[in-house]
Amino acid sequence: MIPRNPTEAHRNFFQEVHEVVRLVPAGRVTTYGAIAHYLGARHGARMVGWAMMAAHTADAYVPAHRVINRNGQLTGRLHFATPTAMQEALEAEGVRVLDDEVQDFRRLFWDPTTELE
DNA sequence: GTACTGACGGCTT
DNA sequence: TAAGCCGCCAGTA
Repeated sequence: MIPRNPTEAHRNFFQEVHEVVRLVPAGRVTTYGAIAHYLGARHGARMVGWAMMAAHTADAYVPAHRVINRNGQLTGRLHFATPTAMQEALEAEGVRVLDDEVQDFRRLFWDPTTELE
């Protein structure tokens, strides 16, 4: 667990989210809700997405392309450098993406709550 | 100071 | 089983 600094609570929230995303293995994907649940669901899944929006401002690299919504759709692809960057990054890792939707999503799903315990 | 919006998810109808 | 509505927290107008 990552210690929190009361003076920078939201910044640590970003760090926690980014930390979890970095743990996602290449070729696997996770969801906003799974991360929110892993962090105790104290913030809505929306906050996780909001934290992802700030992923590019993080010092360390955050594989944001491995985080998608619960439907397996690449809802955040428009926030990448190019609209196709997210899909291409996933396909480069062996994840099949068709029409902005991860194929065989249920099998590729990586849940931090059960994987990290 | 109030209201709307957003990389979403779960519950209810 | 599918579709719709409401809630989470923070930022911006």
